[in-house]
Amino acid sequence: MATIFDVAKLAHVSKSTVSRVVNGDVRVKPETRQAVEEAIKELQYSPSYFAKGIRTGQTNTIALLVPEYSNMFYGEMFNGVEDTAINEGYMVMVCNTGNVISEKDYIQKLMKRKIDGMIYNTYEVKPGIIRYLKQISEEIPVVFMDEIIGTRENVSSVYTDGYFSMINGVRYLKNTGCCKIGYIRNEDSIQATESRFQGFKKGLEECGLTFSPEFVYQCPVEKETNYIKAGMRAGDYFADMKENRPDALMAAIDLLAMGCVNQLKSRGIVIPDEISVMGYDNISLGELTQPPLTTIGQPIRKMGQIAARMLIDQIRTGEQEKTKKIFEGELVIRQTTRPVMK
Amino acid sequence: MATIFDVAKLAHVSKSTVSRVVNGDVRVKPETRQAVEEAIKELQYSPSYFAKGIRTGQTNTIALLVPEYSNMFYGEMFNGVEDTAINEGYMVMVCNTGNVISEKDYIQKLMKRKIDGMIYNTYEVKPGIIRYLKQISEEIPVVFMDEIIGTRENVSSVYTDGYFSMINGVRYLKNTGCCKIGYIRNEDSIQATESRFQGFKKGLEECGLTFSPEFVYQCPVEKETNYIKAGMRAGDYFADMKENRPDALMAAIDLLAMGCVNQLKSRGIVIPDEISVMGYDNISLGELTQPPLTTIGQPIRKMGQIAARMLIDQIRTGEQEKTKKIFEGELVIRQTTRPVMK
DNA sequence: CTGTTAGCGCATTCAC
DNA sequence: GTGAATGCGCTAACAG
Repeated sequence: MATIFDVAKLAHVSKSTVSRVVNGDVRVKPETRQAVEEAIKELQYSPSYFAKGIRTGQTNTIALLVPEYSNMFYGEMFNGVEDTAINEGYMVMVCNTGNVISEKDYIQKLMKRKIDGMIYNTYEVKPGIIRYLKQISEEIPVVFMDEIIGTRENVSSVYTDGYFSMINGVRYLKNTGCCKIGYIRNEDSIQATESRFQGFKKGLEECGLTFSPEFVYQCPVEKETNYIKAGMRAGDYFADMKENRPDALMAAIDLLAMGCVNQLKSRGIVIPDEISVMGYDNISLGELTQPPLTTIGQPIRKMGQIAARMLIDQIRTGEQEKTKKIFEGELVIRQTTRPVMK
Repeated sequence: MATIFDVAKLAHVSKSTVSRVVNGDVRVKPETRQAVEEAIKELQYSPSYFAKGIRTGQTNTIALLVPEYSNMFYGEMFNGVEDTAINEGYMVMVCNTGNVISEKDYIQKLMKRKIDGMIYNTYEVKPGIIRYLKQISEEIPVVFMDEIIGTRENVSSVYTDGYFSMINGVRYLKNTGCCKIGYIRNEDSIQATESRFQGFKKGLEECGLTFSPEFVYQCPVEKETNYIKAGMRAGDYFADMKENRPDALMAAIDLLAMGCVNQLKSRGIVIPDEISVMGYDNISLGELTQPPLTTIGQPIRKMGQIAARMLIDQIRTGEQEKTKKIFEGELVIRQTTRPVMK
């Protein structure tokens, strides 16, 4: 591997000049620059990653921390992050927290590796970790992709507003003629989806519909939740209600909706004619179910792009100012809901 | 950040001794070692990632190259890779090839960053890239997770044997009493699933069943294939055969099987009583269809773990010898096939 | 505009 | 067993 010295020798200049050329310093005579560039090309020189790092302290690496990676949602998020990272000369280290090692241990490893910044996601907002992360963010920029943290804390964040998105969803169902709307609520321990439930209630209110507690199916807390199955149980719950049942259901997440649709169908209930169902998240599986699932989607790839953009900007400028970017869920209308009435 | 020098000063030893302690050199007097360790703890010293790298040339980072990351298959694969990587002190850089930049460009970036090894996946086997990767593997270990490359080339690889897996599948169908087994074959351009078809034919032979070309539905090449729809067309093809039709079908991939099941059902054919259907891949959607799909799955997380294990072993030992680890598909028996006959 | 010099933090001889 | 010295490849301050 050629070093800066080899290039200098070949171009008959000093190391400093080579360094200047490589780093785009203006104060280099065009002829000299060209000579150096030729030498670089000839020797296929590329600056040593380590030597550069030891001087600049930068790795041009960012980390994406996610919980439970076997989930297409995070795959798409990664794609978004990578989109902008690559274009800006960064690479991304994916970190599945809570799997083999704890979040804190992972973050410590990352800090030792001198990553330049971090995008943080979580399922469960733990105060200890938030405190730790805020402390970390004194050292390197951190962007939070989490509605709860983004709402509560003074941190840079990117998220979709579950509250308003749900209100829109309710409004849509109302427009399709539904007026007895039920809800499949996530486990109590998952706070991330709580704002959706609040939005649901607010939506009913705004539409002049009444909220009935018995129209809410609450998923029990489980060790390892199978959301599909949980959704199926919800389906049974509502199917058992016979004629007093809702004419539409909203679910905290798509998988719950999908399990529910499945079970309602096998109980002989026609979707969407008898019951409309709307999910939340727009996982790609939703297009493939029968009927394809109407849902509220987060523009997750775009969110990943923006998060990376924010992060890299902060890395480059050293700006400490916290910024937030809040998205709205997009209604993805497929066939588990009826057409809008005239 | 404390440096090795600070530790040396506090422990009243030289930098060399600290270095020895940190790197587990035996030739250190126990008392000295303890003093150093205390100093390290007190100063929260951790060796500089860069300085260490500049001397050792190692980053303790591996890369996982995948095509199209928004796919749970690769998410699970990542989890497997990460499982062992983290335990061995490595971190993993995820690289979505063919998205923003080409495979070759990505690999070049990775080489500049001095990653210690690489796990390579692809959809499409391009000779140019294979050649390039074999050249790369002279410099750093590369493990291929691809059946075609693994079979054809002298490289380290981890993959599931589609050929034998299919033979097992045929055998299973035979045991459930099926003897006229048809096949839904993938587009001609997708080589990755070709070994499955070959295995299918071999399986028939081994079971003493006859292979009839008219029992093979061949998907036409399309610009953007909708596999569900393609499977539905296959369903029509077989339904049209009336009483001469197969009593079982195997499909190159789950989506084809699912589309087919769907269409057969709507043509009034009872699954699995009249026709059994078996998929391949075990995508999670398979549990959700009606009836849930019997299929052959790849133990993808375990494959990821093994691939990382092989890679890290090669990094550590410097062993150039190529090793292969071939898995067999796991029969996931659900309800599109009949029970085994006594 | 360009060259000289001095470290960055560490591992690794080579002495002792 | 331990310490002093050297250099990995680079950037940045300084001098010209």
